[in-house]
Amino acid sequence: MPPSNELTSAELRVLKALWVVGSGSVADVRAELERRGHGSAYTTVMTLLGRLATKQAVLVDRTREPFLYRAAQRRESVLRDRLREFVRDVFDGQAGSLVLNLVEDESLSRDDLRAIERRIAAYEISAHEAGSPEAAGMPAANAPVESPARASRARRKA
Amino acid sequence: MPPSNELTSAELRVLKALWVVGSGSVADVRAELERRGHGSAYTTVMTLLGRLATKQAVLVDRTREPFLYRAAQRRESVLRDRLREFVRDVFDGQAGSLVLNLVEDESLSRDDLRAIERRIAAYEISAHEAGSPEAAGMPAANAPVESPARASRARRKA
DNA sequence: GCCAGGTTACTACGAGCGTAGTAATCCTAC
DNA sequence: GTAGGATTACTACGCTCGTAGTAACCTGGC
Repeated sequence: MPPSNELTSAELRVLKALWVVGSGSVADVRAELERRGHGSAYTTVMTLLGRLATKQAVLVDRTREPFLYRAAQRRESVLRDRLREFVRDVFDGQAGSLVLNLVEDESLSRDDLRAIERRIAAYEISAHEAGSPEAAGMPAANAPVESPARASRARRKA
Repeated sequence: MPPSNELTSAELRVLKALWVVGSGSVADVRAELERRGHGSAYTTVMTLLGRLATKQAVLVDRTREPFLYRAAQRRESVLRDRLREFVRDVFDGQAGSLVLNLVEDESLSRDDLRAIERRIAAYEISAHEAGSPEAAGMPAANAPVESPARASRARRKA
């Protein structure tokens, strides 16, 4: 399993700090963690970074000293994987049910709701043009949000 | 912390089976687990049920033998807690970003999208008027449980 | 030259997890 | 009434996690 390793919550915290830092030493990451209220001992951060490296979630540049760490994947990609996993494990793949939960739970701001509406509208239009629900190879590749959207991955319609 | 204990994935699997079973013995739960491709040894299931009991996630009726287990909380409630935790830990509380991810990832079927639209509309209306924080009835548009529930099996006696 | 401080490598350790075996007990069918 | 299967209680064990200590190692400043 190349990059398929699962991250623990402590590891994810470190990785998040690393995304902010971009590329940095243990001390850099540690400082960022501290900034966000998750200070740990220097060695703890290093252990976590080391474990992340074995899991191929971060890359280490050992040519310089102090070593430079940086995330192996983009934040969006990792979060999406976690999300998929969560939907599968907890919601039995029923992503719709998950979203409904969020709406009911008022976890979504009015802006969130409006953004979602827009996104759904955009998706439905693109699907409309494709006609039959089958054979539509074209993924809703329009309306960029905050992420580069690069969406053309395997389709898995429920 | 009364029911605030976190459930591991193995525990959640067992709990899910128990929700389907409703109320049943170790053997019942085990049978349901097997049905959904997650067979384990009898004692493993019992250990998990025991741990769930200590975590107050399931209740045990010891007046009968075999003991009868049943979930202490409704499925919706537990899933919602997990979801909250996930949104906080992984998406830094940005539920909207999470949903956008799902839409982009095409995890949502057309029916899902329509149900979400309806739900958003309903929410916005209700939020506009009196604003009763409680949602209406109707647990979820798409029933996540695929098996016919009612499990009263395995009782080759009595 | 050499010492201090930052850096890395190795090791540790208690808690929880996932999985399950064994021992004792109890009920039921012969 | 007794053997056998079901059921429960107790125990185990290797693994990962979270957190960190210690020892060795460089490197720059004096």
